[in-house]
Amino acid sequence: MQLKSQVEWALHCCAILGMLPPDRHLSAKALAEFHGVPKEYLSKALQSLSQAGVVHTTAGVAGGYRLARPAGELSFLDVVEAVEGRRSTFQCANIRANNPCRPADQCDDKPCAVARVMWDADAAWRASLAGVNLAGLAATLNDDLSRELLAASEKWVLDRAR
Amino acid sequence: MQLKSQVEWALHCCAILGMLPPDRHLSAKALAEFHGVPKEYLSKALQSLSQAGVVHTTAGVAGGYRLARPAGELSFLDVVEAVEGRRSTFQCANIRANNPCRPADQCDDKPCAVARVMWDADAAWRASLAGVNLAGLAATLNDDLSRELLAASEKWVLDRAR
DNA sequence: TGAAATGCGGATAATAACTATCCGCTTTGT
DNA sequence: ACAAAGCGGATAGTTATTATCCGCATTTCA
Repeated sequence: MQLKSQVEWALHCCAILGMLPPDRHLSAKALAEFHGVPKEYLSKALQSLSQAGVVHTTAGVAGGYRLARPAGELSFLDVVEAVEGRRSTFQCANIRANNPCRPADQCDDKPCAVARVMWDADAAWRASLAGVNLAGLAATLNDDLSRELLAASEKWVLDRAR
Repeated sequence: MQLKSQVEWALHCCAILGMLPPDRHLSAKALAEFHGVPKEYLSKALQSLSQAGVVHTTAGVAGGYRLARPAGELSFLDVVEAVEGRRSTFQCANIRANNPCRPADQCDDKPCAVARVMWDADAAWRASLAGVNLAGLAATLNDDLSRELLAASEKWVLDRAR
Protein backbone atom coordinates (compact mmCIF):
# COMPACT_ATOMS: atom_id res chain seq x y z
CA MET A 1 0.00 0.00 0.00
CA GLN A 2 1.70 3.16 -1.19
CA LEU A 3 0.46 6.71 -1.38
CA LYS A 4 0.55 8.14 -4.88
CA SER A 5 3.56 10.15 -5.92
CA GLN A 6 1.13 12.98 -6.60
CA VAL A 7 0.71 13.37 -2.84
CA GLU A 8 4.36 14.24 -2.47
CA TRP A 9 4.22 16.59 -5.44
CA ALA A 10 1.11 18.34 -4.14
CA LEU A 11 2.67 18.90 -0.72
CA HIS A 12 5.86 20.36 -2.18
CA CYS A 13 3.82 22.56 -4.51
CA CYS A 14 1.82 23.89 -1.58
CA ALA A 15 5.06 24.62 0.26
CA ILE A 16 6.17 26.72 -2.72
CA LEU A 17 2.81 28.44 -3.09
CA GLY A 18 3.09 29.37 0.58
CA MET A 19 6.08 31.54 -0.33
CA LEU A 20 3.97 33.77 -2.57
CA PRO A 21 2.58 37.09 -1.40
CA PRO A 22 -1.24 37.20 -1.34
CA ASP A 23 -2.88 37.56 -4.75
CA ARG A 24 0.13 36.40 -6.68
CA HIS A 25 0.12 33.02 -8.34
CA LEU A 26 2.37 30.50 -10.06
CA SER A 27 1.75 28.35 -13.13
CA ALA A 28 1.78 24.56 -13.31
CA LYS A 29 4.67 24.86 -15.75
CA ALA A 30 6.82 26.67 -13.18
CA LEU A 31 5.85 24.27 -10.39
CA ALA A 32 6.69 21.29 -12.59
CA GLU A 33 10.02 22.74 -13.61
CA PHE A 34 10.93 23.57 -10.01
CA HIS A 35 10.23 20.05 -8.83
CA GLY A 36 11.45 18.20 -11.90
CA VAL A 37 8.19 16.37 -12.52
CA PRO A 38 6.08 16.05 -15.69
CA LYS A 39 3.91 19.12 -16.11
CA GLU A 40 0.89 17.37 -17.62
CA TYR A 41 0.63 14.88 -14.82
CA LEU A 42 1.35 17.41 -12.09
CA SER A 43 -1.53 19.43 -13.53
CA LYS A 44 -3.88 16.60 -12.55
CA ALA A 45 -2.77 16.87 -8.94
CA LEU A 46 -3.19 20.65 -9.02
CA GLN A 47 -6.66 20.21 -10.46
CA SER A 48 -7.47 17.92 -7.54
CA LEU A 49 -6.23 20.57 -5.12
CA SER A 50 -8.34 23.15 -6.90
CA GLN A 51 -11.48 21.02 -6.79
CA ALA A 52 -10.92 20.37 -3.09
CA GLY A 53 -10.62 24.06 -2.40
CA VAL A 54 -7.02 23.90 -1.25
CA VAL A 55 -5.73 26.20 -3.97
CA HIS A 56 -7.34 28.95 -6.00
CA THR A 57 -6.98 28.92 -9.75
CA THR A 58 -6.53 31.84 -12.11
CA ALA A 59 -7.41 30.99 -15.71
CA GLY A 60 -6.06 32.34 -18.96
CA VAL A 61 -2.60 33.35 -20.07
CA ALA A 62 -0.43 34.22 -17.08
CA GLY A 63 -2.82 32.09 -15.00
CA GLY A 64 -1.79 29.78 -12.21
CA TYR A 65 -2.35 28.78 -8.62
CA ARG A 66 -2.20 30.26 -5.16
CA LEU A 67 -3.22 28.90 -1.77
CA ALA A 68 -6.94 29.27 -1.21
CA ARG A 69 -6.42 30.11 2.49
CA PRO A 70 -3.58 31.32 4.70
CA ALA A 71 -0.88 28.67 5.17
CA GLY A 72 -1.80 28.37 8.84
CA GLU A 73 -5.29 27.26 7.89
CA LEU A 74 -4.28 24.53 5.44
CA SER A 75 -3.26 21.20 6.93
CA PHE A 76 -1.35 18.29 5.46
CA LEU A 77 -4.61 16.39 5.69
CA ASP A 78 -6.33 18.89 3.41
CA VAL A 79 -3.67 18.32 0.77
CA VAL A 80 -3.44 14.55 1.18
CA GLU A 81 -7.19 14.08 1.06
CA ALA A 82 -7.47 16.30 -2.01
CA VAL A 83 -5.23 13.89 -3.90
CA GLU A 84 -5.92 10.55 -2.22
CA GLY A 85 -9.55 11.02 -1.37
CA ARG A 86 -11.31 10.73 1.95
CA ARG A 87 -12.15 7.06 1.93
CA SER A 88 -10.56 4.97 4.63
CA THR A 89 -7.46 3.03 3.70
CA PHE A 90 -9.26 -0.06 5.00
CA GLN A 91 -12.23 -1.31 3.08
CA CYS A 92 -14.44 -3.78 4.93
CA ALA A 93 -15.81 -6.45 2.61
CA ASN A 94 -17.90 -7.76 5.51
CA ILE A 95 -16.65 -11.30 5.12
CA ARG A 96 -18.11 -12.13 8.53
CA ALA A 97 -21.38 -12.45 6.62
CA ASN A 98 -19.94 -15.55 4.92
CA ASN A 99 -19.71 -17.42 8.23
CA PRO A 100 -21.51 -20.70 7.50
CA CYS A 101 -22.92 -20.75 11.04
CA ARG A 102 -24.70 -17.46 10.52
CA PRO A 103 -28.41 -17.27 9.71
CA ALA A 104 -28.77 -15.77 6.25
CA ASP A 105 -31.22 -13.14 7.41
CA GLN A 106 -29.11 -11.85 10.28
CA CYS A 107 -28.54 -8.11 10.24
CA ASP A 108 -25.64 -6.53 12.07
CA ASP A 109 -26.25 -3.68 14.44
CA LYS A 110 -22.56 -2.82 14.65
CA PRO A 111 -19.81 -2.53 12.08
CA CYS A 112 -17.38 -5.43 12.05
CA ALA A 113 -15.01 -5.44 15.05
CA VAL A 114 -11.99 -5.84 12.79
CA ALA A 115 -13.04 -2.87 10.68
CA ARG A 116 -13.55 -0.67 13.73
CA VAL A 117 -9.94 -1.17 14.80
CA MET A 118 -8.67 -0.51 11.29
CA TRP A 119 -10.80 2.60 10.97
CA ASP A 120 -9.54 3.88 14.32
CA ALA A 121 -5.98 3.53 13.03
CA ASP A 122 -6.93 5.35 9.85
CA ALA A 123 -8.42 8.14 11.98
CA ALA A 124 -5.17 8.34 13.97
CA TRP A 125 -3.26 8.73 10.71
CA ARG A 126 -5.53 11.52 9.56
CA ALA A 127 -5.44 13.23 12.96
CA SER A 128 -1.66 13.27 12.77
CA LEU A 129 -1.82 14.84 9.31
CA ALA A 130 -4.39 17.35 10.48
CA GLY A 131 -2.03 18.43 13.22
CA VAL A 132 0.52 19.96 10.86
CA ASN A 133 -0.27 22.92 8.65
CA LEU A 134 1.59 24.61 5.84
CA ALA A 135 2.79 27.42 8.09
CA GLY A 136 4.43 24.83 10.29
CA LEU A 137 6.02 23.25 7.24
CA ALA A 138 7.36 26.65 6.19
CA ALA A 139 8.86 27.13 9.64
CA THR A 140 10.54 23.72 9.47
CA LEU A 141 11.95 24.44 6.03
CA ASN A 142 13.21 27.76 7.32
CA ASP A 143 15.15 25.89 9.99
CA ASP A 144 16.34 23.09 7.72
CA LEU A 145 17.56 24.96 4.66
CA SER A 146 20.45 27.31 4.18
CA ARG A 147 19.84 31.06 3.84
CA GLU A 148 21.29 30.90 0.36
CA LEU A 149 19.00 28.18 -0.89
CA LEU A 150 15.95 29.80 0.68
CA ALA A 151 16.72 33.17 -0.85
CA ALA A 152 17.54 31.74 -4.26
CA SER A 153 14.38 29.64 -4.30
CA GLU A 154 12.23 32.56 -3.29
CA LYS A 155 13.77 34.68 -6.02
CA TRP A 156 13.26 31.92 -8.58
CA VAL A 157 9.59 31.67 -7.62
CA LEU A 158 8.91 35.39 -7.47
CA ASP A 159 10.55 35.92 -10.86
CA ARG A 160 7.92 33.60 -12.33
CA ALA A 161 4.92 34.55 -10.22
CA ARG A 162 2.20 36.75 -11.71
CA MET B 1 -4.48 3.96 -1.50
CA GLN B 2 -6.21 0.84 -0.30
CA LEU B 3 -4.98 -1.92 1.94
CA LYS B 4 -5.06 -5.32 0.30
CA SER B 5 -8.09 -7.49 0.88
CA GLN B 6 -5.65 -10.06 2.26
CA VAL B 7 -5.20 -7.83 5.31
CA GLU B 8 -8.85 -8.23 6.18
CA TRP B 9 -8.71 -11.96 5.55
CA ALA B 10 -5.58 -12.38 7.67
CA LEU B 11 -7.12 -10.52 10.59
CA HIS B 12 -10.30 -12.58 10.51
CA CYS B 13 -8.26 -15.76 10.22
CA CYS B 14 -6.26 -14.80 13.29
CA ALA B 15 -9.47 -14.12 15.17
CA ILE B 16 -10.59 -17.65 14.36
CA LEU B 17 -7.23 -19.19 15.22
CA GLY B 18 -7.48 -17.43 18.57
CA MET B 19 -10.49 -19.65 19.37
CA LEU B 20 -8.37 -22.80 19.18
CA PRO B 21 -6.97 -24.49 22.27
CA PRO B 22 -3.14 -24.52 22.35
CA ASP B 23 -1.50 -27.06 20.05
CA ARG B 24 -4.52 -27.50 17.86
CA HIS B 25 -4.54 -26.09 14.35
CA LEU B 26 -6.82 -25.38 11.42
CA SER B 27 -6.24 -25.85 7.69
CA ALA B 28 -6.29 -23.15 5.02
CA LYS B 29 -9.18 -25.02 3.46
CA ALA B 30 -11.32 -24.63 6.58
CA LEU B 31 -10.36 -20.97 7.02
CA ALA B 32 -11.19 -20.23 3.40
CA GLU B 33 -14.53 -21.99 3.63
CA PHE B 34 -15.43 -20.21 6.87
CA HIS B 35 -14.75 -16.78 5.38
CA GLY B 36 -15.99 -17.48 1.88
CA VAL B 37 -12.74 -16.55 0.16
CA PRO B 38 -10.63 -18.42 -2.42
CA LYS B 39 -8.46 -21.00 -0.69
CA GLU B 40 -5.45 -20.72 -2.98
CA TYR B 41 -5.17 -16.96 -2.59
CA LEU B 42 -5.86 -17.03 1.15
CA SER B 43 -2.98 -19.48 1.41
CA LYS B 44 -0.65 -16.74 0.21
CA ALA B 45 -1.73 -14.52 3.08
CA LEU B 46 -1.30 -17.38 5.54
CA GLN B 47 2.17 -18.02 4.17
CA SER B 48 2.99 -14.36 4.81
CA LEU B 49 1.76 -14.71 8.37
CA SER B 50 3.88 -17.83 8.78
CA GLN B 51 7.01 -16.18 7.42
CA ALA B 52 6.46 -13.21 9.72
CA GLY B 53 6.18 -15.49 12.73
CA VAL B 54 2.58 -14.59 13.49
CA VAL B 55 1.29 -18.11 13.00
CA HIS B 56 2.90 -21.51 13.34
CA THR B 57 2.51 -24.00 10.53
CA THR B 58 2.06 -27.73 10.76
CA ALA B 59 2.99 -29.55 7.55
CA GLY B 60 1.66 -32.75 6.08
CA VAL B 61 -1.84 -34.19 5.94
CA ALA B 62 -3.97 -32.85 8.77
CA GLY B 63 -1.62 -29.86 8.81
CA GLY B 64 -2.65 -26.28 9.30
CA TYR B 65 -2.13 -23.13 11.30
CA ARG B 66 -2.23 -21.92 14.88
CA LEU B 67 -1.19 -18.64 16.47
CA ALA B 68 2.55 -18.54 17.12
CA ARG B 69 2.04 -16.71 20.43
CA PRO B 70 -0.79 -16.11 22.91
CA ALA B 71 -3.49 -13.84 21.49
CA GLY B 72 -2.57 -11.15 23.99
CA GLU B 73 0.91 -10.98 22.54
CA LEU B 74 -0.11 -10.58 18.91
CA SER B 75 -1.14 -7.11 17.78
CA PHE B 76 -3.07 -5.93 14.75
CA LEU B 77 0.19 -4.36 13.63
CA ASP B 78 1.90 -7.75 13.59
CA VAL B 79 -0.77 -9.10 11.27
CA VAL B 80 -1.02 -6.02 9.05
CA GLU B 81 2.74 -5.77 8.63
CA ALA B 82 3.01 -9.45 7.84
CA VAL B 83 0.74 -8.94 4.84
CA GLU B 84 1.43 -5.32 3.83
CA GLY B 85 5.07 -5.11 4.75
CA ARG B 86 6.84 -2.70 7.04
CA ARG B 87 7.69 0.02 4.56
CA SER B 88 6.10 3.39 5.18
CA THR B 89 2.97 4.20 3.21
CA PHE B 90 4.77 7.37 2.11
CA GLN B 91 7.71 7.02 -0.18
CA CYS B 92 9.95 10.07 -0.45
CA ALA B 93 11.32 10.51 -3.99
CA ASN B 94 13.42 13.40 -2.71
CA ILE B 95 12.15 15.77 -5.36
CA ARG B 96 13.66 18.67 -3.40
CA ALA B 97 16.92 17.60 -5.06
CA ASN B 98 15.45 18.77 -8.37
CA ASN B 99 15.24 22.37 -7.19
CA PRO B 100 17.02 24.33 -9.92
CA CYS B 101 18.47 26.74 -7.34
CA ARG B 102 20.24 23.95 -5.53
CA PRO B 103 23.94 23.26 -6.01
CA ALA B 104 24.31 19.85 -7.59
CA ASP B 105 26.76 18.63 -4.97
CA GLN B 106 24.66 19.61 -1.96
CA CYS B 107 24.09 16.82 0.50
CA ASP B 108 21.18 16.87 2.94
CA ASP B 109 21.84 16.33 6.60
CA LYS B 110 18.15 15.85 7.37
CA PRO B 111 15.38 13.91 5.65
CA CYS B 112 12.93 16.05 3.70
CA ALA B 113 10.58 18.06 5.93
CA VAL B 114 7.55 16.85 4.02
CA ALA B 115 8.60 13.23 4.43
CA ARG B 116 9.13 13.65 8.16
CA VAL B 117 5.53 14.75 8.63
CA MET B 118 4.23 11.92 6.48
CA TRP B 119 6.37 9.39 8.31
CA ASP B 120 5.13 10.68 11.66
CA ALA B 121 1.57 10.09 10.48
CA ASP B 122 2.51 6.61 9.33
CA ALA B 123 4.01 5.97 12.77
CA ALA B 124 0.77 7.15 14.41
CA TRP B 125 -1.16 4.69 12.25
CA ARG B 126 1.11 1.84 13.25
CA ALA B 127 1.04 2.84 16.91
CA SER B 128 -2.74 2.68 16.82
CA LEU B 129 -2.59 -0.80 15.29
CA ALA B 130 0.01 -1.87 17.84
CA GLY B 131 -2.36 -0.85 20.63
CA VAL B 132 -4.91 -3.57 19.90
CA ASN B 133 -4.11 -7.24 20.24
CA LEU B 134 -5.98 -10.38 19.29
CA ALA B 135 -7.16 -10.94 22.86
CA GLY B 136 -8.80 -7.55 22.76
CA LEU B 137 -10.40 -8.44 19.45
CA ALA B 138 -11.73 -11.66 20.96
CA ALA B 139 -13.21 -9.69 23.86
CA THR B 140 -14.90 -7.28 21.45
CA LEU B 141 -16.33 -10.11 19.40
CA ASN B 142 -17.58 -11.72 22.59
CA ASP B 143 -19.52 -8.54 23.32
CA ASP B 144 -20.72 -7.98 19.77
CA LEU B 145 -21.93 -11.41 18.75
CA SER B 146 -24.82 -13.47 19.99
CA ARG B 147 -24.21 -16.48 22.23
CA GLU B 148 -25.68 -18.71 19.54
CA LEU B 149 -23.40 -17.51 16.78
CA LEU B 150 -20.33 -17.65 19.01
CA ALA B 151 -21.11 -21.20 20.15
CA ALA B 152 -21.96 -22.41 16.65
CA SER B 153 -18.80 -20.90 15.20
CA GLU B 154 -16.63 -22.38 17.89
CA LYS B 155 -18.17 -25.78 17.31
CA TRP B 156 -17.68 -25.46 13.53
CA VAL B 157 -14.03 -24.62 14.06
CA LEU B 158 -13.32 -27.28 16.67
CA ASP B 159 -14.96 -29.94 14.52
CA ARG B 160 -12.35 -29.21 11.84
CA ALA B 161 -9.35 -28.53 14.04
CA ARG B 162 -6.61 -31.14 14.39
C1' DT C 1 -9.49 41.91 -32.51
C1' DG C 2 -6.48 38.03 -32.73
C1' DA C 3 -2.60 35.27 -31.18
C1' DA C 4 -0.53 32.99 -27.44
C1' DA C 5 -0.40 31.03 -22.91
C1' DT C 6 -2.85 28.86 -19.41
C1' DG C 7 -6.12 25.66 -16.88
C1' DC C 8 -9.76 21.98 -17.52
C1' DG C 9 -11.78 17.71 -18.78
C1' DG C 10 -11.79 13.63 -21.45
C1' DA C 11 -9.49 10.00 -24.02
C1' DT C 12 -5.83 6.90 -24.44
C1' DA C 13 -1.57 4.14 -23.34
C1' DA C 14 2.15 2.18 -20.59
C1' DT C 15 3.47 0.37 -16.41
C1' DA C 16 2.89 -1.57 -11.97
C1' DA C 17 0.16 -3.68 -8.33
C1' DC C 18 -3.28 -6.65 -6.78
C1' DT C 19 -6.19 -10.69 -7.27
C1' DA C 20 -6.52 -15.28 -8.51
C1' DT C 21 -5.36 -19.86 -10.16
C1' DC C 22 -2.46 -23.74 -11.22
C1' DC C 23 1.32 -27.04 -10.79
C1' DG C 24 5.04 -29.63 -9.00
C1' DC C 25 7.39 -30.48 -4.77
C1' DT C 26 7.94 -31.80 0.09
C1' DT C 27 5.99 -33.23 4.42
C1' DT C 28 3.32 -36.20 7.25
C1' DG C 29 -0.65 -39.02 9.21
C1' DT C 30 -3.04 -43.28 8.30
C1' DA D 1 2.07 -46.40 -0.35
C1' DC D 2 -1.32 -43.01 -0.55
C1' DA D 3 -3.87 -38.95 0.30
C1' DA D 4 -4.12 -34.43 2.25
C1' DA D 5 -1.80 -30.45 3.43
C1' DG D 6 1.59 -26.37 3.04
C1' DC D 7 5.22 -24.10 0.07
C1' DG D 8 7.23 -21.74 -3.75
C1' DG D 9 7.20 -20.49 -8.46
C1' DA D 10 4.82 -19.51 -12.75
C1' DT D 11 1.14 -17.47 -15.09
C1' DA D 12 -3.14 -14.72 -16.19
C1' DG D 13 -6.84 -11.35 -15.49
C1' DT D 14 -8.16 -7.23 -13.49
C1' DT D 15 -7.51 -2.82 -11.44
C1' DA D 16 -4.84 1.28 -10.10
C1' DT D 17 -1.29 4.35 -10.99
C1' DT D 18 1.55 7.03 -14.00
C1' DA D 19 1.89 9.58 -18.05
C1' DT D 20 0.74 11.85 -22.38
C1' DC D 21 -2.16 14.05 -25.74
C1' DC D 22 -5.97 16.74 -27.54
C1' DG D 23 -9.70 20.04 -27.99
C1' DC D 24 -11.98 23.62 -25.52
C1' DA D 25 -12.76 27.86 -22.71
C1' DT D 26 -10.58 31.74 -20.49
C1' DT D 27 -7.64 35.59 -20.19
C1' DT D 28 -3.67 38.70 -21.22
C1' DC D 29 -1.37 41.48 -24.31
C1' DA D 30 0.09 43.29 -28.65
